[in-house]
Amino acid sequence: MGISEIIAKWYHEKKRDLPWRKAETPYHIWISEIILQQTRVVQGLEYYNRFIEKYPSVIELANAPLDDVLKLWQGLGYYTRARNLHLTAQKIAFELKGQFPRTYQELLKLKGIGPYTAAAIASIAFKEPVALVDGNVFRVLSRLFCIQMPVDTKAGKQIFEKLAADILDPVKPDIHNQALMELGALICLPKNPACSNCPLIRNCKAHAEKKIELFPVKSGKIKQRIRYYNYLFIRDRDYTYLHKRTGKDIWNSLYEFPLIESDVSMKFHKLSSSQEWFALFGDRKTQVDRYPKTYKHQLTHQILYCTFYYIEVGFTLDSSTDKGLIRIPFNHLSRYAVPRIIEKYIDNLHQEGMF
DNA sequence: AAAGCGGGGGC
DNA sequence: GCCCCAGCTTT
Repeated sequence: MGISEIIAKWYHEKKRDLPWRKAETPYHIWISEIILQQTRVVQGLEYYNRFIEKYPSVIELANAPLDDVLKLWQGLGYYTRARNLHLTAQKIAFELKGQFPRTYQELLKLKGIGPYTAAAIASIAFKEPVALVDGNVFRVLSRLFCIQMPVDTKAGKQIFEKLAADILDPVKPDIHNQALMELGALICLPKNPACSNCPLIRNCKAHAEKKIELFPVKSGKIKQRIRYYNYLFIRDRDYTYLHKRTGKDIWNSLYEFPLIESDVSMKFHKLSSSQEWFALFGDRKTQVDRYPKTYKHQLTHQILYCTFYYIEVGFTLDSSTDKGLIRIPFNHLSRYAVPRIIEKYIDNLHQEGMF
């Protein structure tokens, strides 16, 4: 038996029961693939269920306000995915009359759909014989054939794409592709792989040479950036203020409390004498009646030290629209999509009975 | 070709 | 603490 036959047989016996494997409409496949980009299945599962329930087809998604889509996405990370999902839904619903593009090349033109996702949708939903390459496939193939080329380089990706195409079963590309990924997810794990349960143990070069832990090869390390975020939870009776993030920084399109950022850790007296503080409050009286709470928030490329100040004011911030601030009652807070760290602070306030 | 983009879980 | 997860977009 060839590799493709072996993994197909294994897949039919051992595959997980996942919701997107039931209804194979391109819409369902698409939603699942976007959610699962750089995201573990267990983490994306409930998001997928909620998404399909609220937006059963591309029409409902296209007609939804972007802020609602982002709210549903809250906590999942990589929020560009949600914005592109919405954008592409509108393109399909309104420009393509609800017709999903049916080929790899056409899918690739859509926002948020790159080589992996185009191959996944084309092969799974339309049975087009294209091989997909994701993190699982990198790992399985690098071990199977002892590929020394780093997976995180241009040249490396090309090697793996060619290899994946070579072993593809063109008759059942959907089964083949999913079987290869499932093998990576369940057996050929990054650490402590379950080689004794692997159907390809006789085919695996790395296993034969006892070099499993040496693959896949990666070239680079990423460096971290440290930032200090001073968040101002402003309490004006039952109201507070939010700000919508824009630009190319993290959390684009999400909401947060008014923020004063600095490169170094900032003491309160420094903060309250800063220009940003003055721009918000002027010389008016503020009462900071809570010791600030500081959380460390770890992102892939950044470490954020977020300090939250609870500030009571006896006035309404004027020209707040000019500063990009929106004034909202407390009980509307849950309507806004916010970063996890903001959500955690709000939860904390609830637990302390602050509302 | 490299950097930037979240958050969580396993070890 | 480090690594990785059904990657894509921008520079």
